[in-house]
Amino acid sequence: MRETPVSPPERKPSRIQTENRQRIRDAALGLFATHGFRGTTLDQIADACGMHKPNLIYYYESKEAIHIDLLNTLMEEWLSPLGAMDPGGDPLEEILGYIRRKMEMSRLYPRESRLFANEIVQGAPRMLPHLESTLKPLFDSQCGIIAKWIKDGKIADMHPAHLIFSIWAVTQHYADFEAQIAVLLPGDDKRARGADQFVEVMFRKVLTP
Amino acid sequence: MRETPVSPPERKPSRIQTENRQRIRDAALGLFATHGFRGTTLDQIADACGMHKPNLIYYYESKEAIHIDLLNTLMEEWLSPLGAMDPGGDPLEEILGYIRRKMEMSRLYPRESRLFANEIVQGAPRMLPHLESTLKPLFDSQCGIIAKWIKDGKIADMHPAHLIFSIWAVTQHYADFEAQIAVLLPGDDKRARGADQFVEVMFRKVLTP
DNA sequence: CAAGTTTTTTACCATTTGGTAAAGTTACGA
DNA sequence: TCGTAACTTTACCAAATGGTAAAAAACTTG
Repeated sequence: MRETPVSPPERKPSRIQTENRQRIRDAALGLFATHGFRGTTLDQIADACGMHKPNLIYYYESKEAIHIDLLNTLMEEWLSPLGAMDPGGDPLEEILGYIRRKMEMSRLYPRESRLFANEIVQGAPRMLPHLESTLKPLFDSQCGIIAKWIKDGKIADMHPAHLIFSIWAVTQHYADFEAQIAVLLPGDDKRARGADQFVEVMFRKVLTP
Repeated sequence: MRETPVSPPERKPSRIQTENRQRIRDAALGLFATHGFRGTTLDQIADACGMHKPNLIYYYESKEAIHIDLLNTLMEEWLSPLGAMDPGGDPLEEILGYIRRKMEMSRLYPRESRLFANEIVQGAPRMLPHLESTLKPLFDSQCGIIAKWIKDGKIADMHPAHLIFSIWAVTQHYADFEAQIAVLLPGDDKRARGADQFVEVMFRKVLTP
């Protein structure tokens, strides 16, 4: 007899616990990203990380708990580049730097991008509060920075929020719609390079006053 | 006793058949778009269109058949604006016209956009062949038109495929990520107008030689 | 190395879900 | 208006799935 090692007055997790939770998250990330929450079964996750189903429930109290943990972890890493835009830096370079980092993330962490996409497309059932409380303030603050750059005539005049939307749209598209892009642009050698270059030139034109 | 009215040597569908299939598709579209294929149950669809579960199976041989029918219907309508770009027209206006039509579709048919997004994010399990056979040739042909416009110096030099990707990304983002946008830009009165204007200006800059 | 604790495994279970059987009801053409 | 074909409803079912119980195994620590 034992209790799940989750719950309030926690002792610090053991090595095994840390390791196995990580294995579970890693397996679940790929599956949730590809098949969605409902489309993924506990058995699939168990298979993918070489554990048995009840073992998952030993580490996470439910399938939903795994999903929520992934979304929370994701949120921070995913947004950190946005916060890294420095109001004191060179406007054009700050924004282009942000765009480059987003392109890189799209390439390095497509699973994360798709997990996020799945969640939002489906109306953000588990993330709406988090969007309100975490993303919104950061978003508003960075829009403010951009607005100031515009007022100072450093970049072209435009609606800062829509600028950010368009950056998200274009950069994440390469991860989220990869299946389609792979069909339409089969030679995958220079695909990333071509994308990077296109996006760079595109936003340079958009931003230049 | 009877057979499902689907199957090869079909007679033309009755009025009731046409009507009820439409009701089913309409209900299923919203549900599949929001919850994904696996996340939607036949009971939900039945509820949503005021029918009983076995009645759905009378009109469609399986849940998957409904999904496939939706995707097929969608594919045509969804791509028709791309094909409407006229090689004889004014390059800038043809492309901007395409973009306007895509923005309008994002606003009028967000369910369709999300259904498509769900399918592609999940690796296009039921649509890959269709992408190859239908989308690819059209895409290549329209890329060719754009390439010619570029060679003739009518629009700025860029990779036509990536241009189209960026158009898809930006326009569909407004439908697919609506949940997020609603949080970040709460005043929904002028949202559509602001988006249209931003996108128009953005691509005008990108395209102008 | 013994005792206790953590982790894993096996055997289940209740519910949900896609789908079927077949009887009942309605629409419709002759 | 009557008979037949089209359609709807009720009652099911087997498989899949999220999760539990509890014994077995492995690990830790005094």
